[in-house]
Amino acid sequence: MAHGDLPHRGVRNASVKDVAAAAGVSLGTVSNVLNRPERVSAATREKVEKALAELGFVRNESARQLRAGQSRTLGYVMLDATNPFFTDVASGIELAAEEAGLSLFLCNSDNRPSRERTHLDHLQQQRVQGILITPVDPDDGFLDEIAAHGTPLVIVDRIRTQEGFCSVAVDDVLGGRLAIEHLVDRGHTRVAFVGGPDSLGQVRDRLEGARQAWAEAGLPPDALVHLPTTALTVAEGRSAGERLAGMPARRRPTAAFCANDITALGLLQQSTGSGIRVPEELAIVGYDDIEFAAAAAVPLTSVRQPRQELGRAAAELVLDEATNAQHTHRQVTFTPDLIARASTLG
Amino acid sequence: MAHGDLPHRGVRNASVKDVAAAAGVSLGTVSNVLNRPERVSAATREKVEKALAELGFVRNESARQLRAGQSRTLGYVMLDATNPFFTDVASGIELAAEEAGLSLFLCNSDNRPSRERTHLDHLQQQRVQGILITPVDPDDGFLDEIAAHGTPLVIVDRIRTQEGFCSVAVDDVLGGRLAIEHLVDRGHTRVAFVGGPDSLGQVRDRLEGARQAWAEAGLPPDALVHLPTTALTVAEGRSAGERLAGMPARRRPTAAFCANDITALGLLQQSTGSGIRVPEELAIVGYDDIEFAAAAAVPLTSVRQPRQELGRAAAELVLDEATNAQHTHRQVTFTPDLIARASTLG
DNA sequence: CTGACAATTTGAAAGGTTTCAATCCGTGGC
DNA sequence: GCCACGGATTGAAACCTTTCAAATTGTCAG
Repeated sequence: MAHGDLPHRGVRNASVKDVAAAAGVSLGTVSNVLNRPERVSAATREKVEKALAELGFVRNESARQLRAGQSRTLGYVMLDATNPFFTDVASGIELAAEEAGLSLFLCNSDNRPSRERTHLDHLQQQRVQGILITPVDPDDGFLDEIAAHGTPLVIVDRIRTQEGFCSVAVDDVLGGRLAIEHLVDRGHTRVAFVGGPDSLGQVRDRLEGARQAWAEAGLPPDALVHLPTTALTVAEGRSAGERLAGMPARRRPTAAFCANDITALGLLQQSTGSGIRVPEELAIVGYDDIEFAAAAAVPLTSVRQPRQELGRAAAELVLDEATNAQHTHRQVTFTPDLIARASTLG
Repeated sequence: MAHGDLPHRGVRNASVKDVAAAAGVSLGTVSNVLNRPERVSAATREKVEKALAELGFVRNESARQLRAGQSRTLGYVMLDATNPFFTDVASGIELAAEEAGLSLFLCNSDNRPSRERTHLDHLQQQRVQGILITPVDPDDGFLDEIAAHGTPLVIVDRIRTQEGFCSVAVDDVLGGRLAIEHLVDRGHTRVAFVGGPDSLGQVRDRLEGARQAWAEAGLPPDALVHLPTTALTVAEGRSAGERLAGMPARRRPTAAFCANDITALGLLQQSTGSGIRVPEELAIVGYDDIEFAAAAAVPLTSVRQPRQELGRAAAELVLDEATNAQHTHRQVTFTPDLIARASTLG
């Protein structure tokens, strides 16, 4: 670099000191204008404001934070920024943060533990007021380390086997029940559950709820068929569709409950493609109620989770932990809803 | 609050000073262990590292930044965090940032100028190394104010009428051409362009490209029908579908080019619902190649934009502006691709 | 005009890190 | 035994804001 090796930037930002000099007052007065203008006489305030504007003063947040000992931000480490579920959760968090006068640092772990860890380190170094996280592994001991440092931490959309944190989640068992109750109500007596792997707590819970509702309806257990998938993707939904289409029509389930919408869309695509009419020959229920569920060729019945509310509740918990000495950890559970559409309504 | 009105937090974090005391060295040495370990003798380093671990030392990023005068972050203000296009762009930015050892502050303006402004203020106060933004209004003078302060700023996926910034965008005129060339190649001579409002530069450019290709194919201008929409939504796609279905079959276009995939999905849904076969009676081309384009009932032909590359290029530009004294503003344009699928391949 | 009091303004201190000139220590050469 | 040298370590200064006790100014009653 031609002119020394400092990075090239615009002119140095004006500091309170510069403003004070320009306005002919002490730096304490400038700070007062900034933070408690009512303490400053009108004439002085005007002078200072003029200087502020002329120099284009911009507060230095680092110095502020350093002095305050705390930042004015929350951090949310999301599992997958490209998944609409998490972006909606994030927008709920953001609303709550905004109301509390805080800003939100969004991070994306992209399902990678190493990235998650890096982000958590950064957030701690930033001295954020609180951390919200949908962890890759909710039982990772690293989360305890953070808590041990005194940073409030709330787990979002996951449950931890041992306590020690606040968490918010949606009742997946109930969601599974809702789906099956809906199908049973509509007269189905042979139903497939499409989803996997079992290592996902969400899948296990939804299936568990499905089985409960199935049993309560007095239907034989083996008439609720589990079609396992290796992931919750469109491709896996299609593959489940092939398996279904391959069954003799007499034994084929008349309805499928998919562990999420993406899988359901794959199943729908494959089924209609191979000439199975939806919902006449195969009713389909999805899960998540993503935006495209309603835009599918046959609009998809789906279990909706209150995503924004989830985020908002999580933010409120983390703020309570940050500011309330009597805070106690809580596990907040939300209730999902079933949105009935054409894919189950003949 | 029962015990004074300071917010309740865990124990104060250990500082370099505390670590120095615990290790029996000076604070300068601790800093050396942290930043230039090769300068410290092995024995001392070990002592210090032990103290570091025992006290659970976590760097205070504010103090670091204050001293350094710059933070180690980039900020991206996205227009709509729930739109997969922007989250993919963000992930490209993040990759480049990670490589440069920076972290990324994601903000969501949610299409609201006031939120955009708040976020920009915050980023400036944080003294981020650079700002990337997909602005609500690319010609807003507020962007110039930021630049005047010396903060590098790059405009993403938008073009500014006057220069003064780097920007990255995808060539929408070319995208429009690709779509129409594809349809013309497949023999269509009556085509609808579905999209609006005209105030969106993207829509204008895509239509412009479509017209160019149409003219070059020697087809009569009025055989390329513009079906305007008030927004690029599923509902507007459906409504365009109704208008199409209402036309007498003889005069009805045999293909539609939609300004984005969401609109195309609405059109697809409406058309198949009203008995128009896709692609036999109506071929459809979308734009953006969102994840669900391939999962539609009839997999959708779409124009794909290199989203991650867009983000990466933007990040590289902003870093160049931040570190390179010889930096000159550049407008980088990417080339889209057409992905042909069943919705145009009879 | 003086004293008292309120309103306003001041300036130093603190917060944690990094840097860098200065100091310290040990080793090797003579 | 002394000096010079290099490597290791030290400690003060700087970054910028906020706070708060202290100082200053202005006002008013007496």
